[in-house]
Amino acid sequence: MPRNFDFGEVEPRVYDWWQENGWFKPETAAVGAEPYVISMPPPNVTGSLHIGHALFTALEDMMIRYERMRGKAALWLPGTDHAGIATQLQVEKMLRDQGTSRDEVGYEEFLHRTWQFKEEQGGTIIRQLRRLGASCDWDRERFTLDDGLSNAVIQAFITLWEQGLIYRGPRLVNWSPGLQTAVSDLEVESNEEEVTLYYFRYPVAGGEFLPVATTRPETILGDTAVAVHPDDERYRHLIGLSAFVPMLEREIPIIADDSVDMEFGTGALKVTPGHDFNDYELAQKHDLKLLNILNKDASLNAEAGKYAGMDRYACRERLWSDMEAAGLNIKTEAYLTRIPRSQRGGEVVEPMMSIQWYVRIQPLADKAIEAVRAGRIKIVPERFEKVYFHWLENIQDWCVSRQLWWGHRIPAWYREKDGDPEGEIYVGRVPPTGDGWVMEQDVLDTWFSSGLWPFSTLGWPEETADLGRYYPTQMMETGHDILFFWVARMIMMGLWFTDRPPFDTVYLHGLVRAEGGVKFSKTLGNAIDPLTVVDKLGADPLRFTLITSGTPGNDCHLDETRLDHSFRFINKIWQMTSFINMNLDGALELGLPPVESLDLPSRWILSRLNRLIANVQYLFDIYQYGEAGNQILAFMWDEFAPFYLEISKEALYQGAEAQQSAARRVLVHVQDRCLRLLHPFMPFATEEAWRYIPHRGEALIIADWPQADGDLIDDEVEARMQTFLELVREIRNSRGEFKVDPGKRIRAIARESAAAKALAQHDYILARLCNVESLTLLPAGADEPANSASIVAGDITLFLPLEGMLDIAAECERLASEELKIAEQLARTVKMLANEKFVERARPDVVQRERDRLDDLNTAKAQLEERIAKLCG
RNA sequence: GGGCGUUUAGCUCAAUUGGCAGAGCAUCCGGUUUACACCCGGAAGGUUAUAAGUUCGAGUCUUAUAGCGCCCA
Repeated sequence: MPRNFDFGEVEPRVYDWWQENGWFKPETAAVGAEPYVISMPPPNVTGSLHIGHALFTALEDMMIRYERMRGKAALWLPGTDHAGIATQLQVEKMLRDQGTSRDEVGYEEFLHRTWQFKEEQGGTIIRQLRRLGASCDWDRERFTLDDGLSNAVIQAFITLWEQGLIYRGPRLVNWSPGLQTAVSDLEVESNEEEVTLYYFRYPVAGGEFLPVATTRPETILGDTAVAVHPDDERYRHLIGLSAFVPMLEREIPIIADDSVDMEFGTGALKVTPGHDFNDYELAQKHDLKLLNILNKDASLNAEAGKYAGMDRYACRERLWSDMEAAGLNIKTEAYLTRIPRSQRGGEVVEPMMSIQWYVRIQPLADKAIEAVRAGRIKIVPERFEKVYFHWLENIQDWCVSRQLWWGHRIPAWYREKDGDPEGEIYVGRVPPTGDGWVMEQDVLDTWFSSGLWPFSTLGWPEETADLGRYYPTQMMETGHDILFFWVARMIMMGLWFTDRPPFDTVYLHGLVRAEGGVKFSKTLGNAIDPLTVVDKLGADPLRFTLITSGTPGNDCHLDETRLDHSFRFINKIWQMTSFINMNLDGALELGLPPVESLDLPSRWILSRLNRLIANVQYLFDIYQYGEAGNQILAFMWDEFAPFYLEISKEALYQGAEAQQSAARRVLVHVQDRCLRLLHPFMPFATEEAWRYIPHRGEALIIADWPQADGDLIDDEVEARMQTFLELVREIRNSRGEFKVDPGKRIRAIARESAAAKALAQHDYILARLCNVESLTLLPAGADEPANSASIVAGDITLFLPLEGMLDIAAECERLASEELKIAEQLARTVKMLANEKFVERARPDVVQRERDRLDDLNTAKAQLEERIAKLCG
């Protein structure tokens, strides 16, 4: 066995070995095994791995490996997303760098190049996921634009159309001038920004002026009314009169509406139905004219008169100065308001009229609400259900068309009718017969195809064997930031098209942030690149750290020192395995010897182990994976290694053959169970280590998940061992305080008692753990040894003859502080037990624990007092 | 404006139905003991944001306040 774990050598070798043996495939489970399926949230096909991908990979691979070990037919179905806008932007940038553009190369050539780009880049993220150890069934890998999934998208669209749930029409949409496409509400982020609020006078027929305020003066050119509150004394007399659009002199009505906020600005509202969502509604209510003043690139169009052709911001300045010259301006002031920006480009989005395709979403949303409400789908953590309901209950129709070239082209055709080139619309798989049909250019929102992901990847709409066996899936693990974008839409579409929830559990993780809660960003230079970590430390430490750094649903602040700690934990596991491995001797009988034949430390470690297994099982059941990982680490590093491994050396090096064999079997058993428990967290190191300890079965990845054996959990054994270990700690303390050379062996003398006799039978514990060479019993009534430090733990008193090393004054000081500590604990316990209500109402085991503690403390106190009396006068 | 989360050691985070507040890193002291210096042994560090309440008992449950973060309008 190599001296150190060489992850660089092991990881690729083990990964290939797993895959070659087909263990990533659900078919590896027994025939008829219960399926457990996770559809991977498909990363952008041309993207590359960031820390968020690493988190979902760590979590999902852990879930899959755990269920695989539990004998389920575990399928983790991988794939990638064509990510319409993001990919198109990348290719457009590439074209720009080559001195050309999308429009210049044309539609066909652009698609050709994008596919080429996808072929070149597409493998990157998949290779990166593999480096993390992802045990996906790569034979089932899918891509949202592959033939099968494209077929599913067309099927879904046509079905919705036939059901009357898709309509096309002119609506106000969020228009991204840079991308020149519509985007949905979800793709717009509004954050508070400081802008200018412009106050000016609206000329009114008859020579009066109506003061109005706006943050976007250029939209004045598109005003089709001015509104005031009907009860507003200031303006009531103007209602019904005409106003004139500044610089254009276009005549518009002054209307009354009680939705106008009298307190805001001047209390009068300019109404621009073509470029504002609120105004649009107001216009519909009052039957106002709607005017579009913008081109697709957000420059002003012919409606803007002399401002036509200007950029929106240039126009804003020019118009304002022209108005200034015309004496219409009042003032400007700084103002904090929310500015809608495109989630992609970051540019300001303009509400604009355009013809788009929509999904009438309410019927789908109703089903999605019901499924979660009825518990057919469970969301973890539960609090996200509220967010989910709130969004679905206030849902808007979904704008699904995008003016992009990269994506699923909407299966619709137009033909001229009555002079309208789009007078006739046909939706179907193939163009309708007859001449003159032109196919729709727009593509579908990428989320439309991802909404079908859990079933389209399994073959839907075909009734494939996979669809029958693996759908519905069990777990949807993803970030809470895409609850609406993706999760809700999958639920809606899954229920609608398959009549079943697409998964039964949604597990939402938080965002990974840098130290101090700052967002990772390239510009800040604080991004932790998962691949750099993998190169430096291996995949296992990254995985373990990500999983144990946070709790479900909450953001986790990744701390690099924890990565180092996880790395060292793996070394620790390796060294423990190495120790066990080098102490094996020929053929070892697997399994545990009868528990009655085992010594106290062995029974103790088995009790602790089984308690751990039970705890880990409980924690997995409630999705507390991080805590589970931490508990396994604590058991191995703080109990198994420093105590049991050390103690076992007695049996291994000094024991008779039967004792040696028993110790080996216990060591192998405990290590085996720990490796199994840890496998889902750190698959590489555990798999490789497992090879070096005796085991049954081909590989750890397909070994059985441990079950707790309640018969091995023994409170009495644990309590006795705990007292002994407390003595160990106290002896170590004393040695430190009296500066006893760590290598020096010392003697110990115990005052005779039942407990002391038991300790004497296990004197090797003290020998191994604190270098005590001999333990003798002091008969009742005999004098205490002179020049001794004394130690009290539970009902045992020990004397350590430290000839020449003991400083009586220092020892008395130590004893006094010990006494004080015990007195404090005693006071607390006495007080609790004196409280009748406590004794009456607290759980019996809690009361009993306090009573036991009281006994122990009283014994300890008496022994300490006696000791102080003798030594310190 | 509405909703949610969060506030615990210097820093990053735990604490499973309410039952003696714990880790890692950093700090200090001591160690090459034959699995491991990628290690071992020890120490110090806390009014669990604040204020009330429920309870025999509150980091945990309730209410209010404050800071921070996110989501929705």
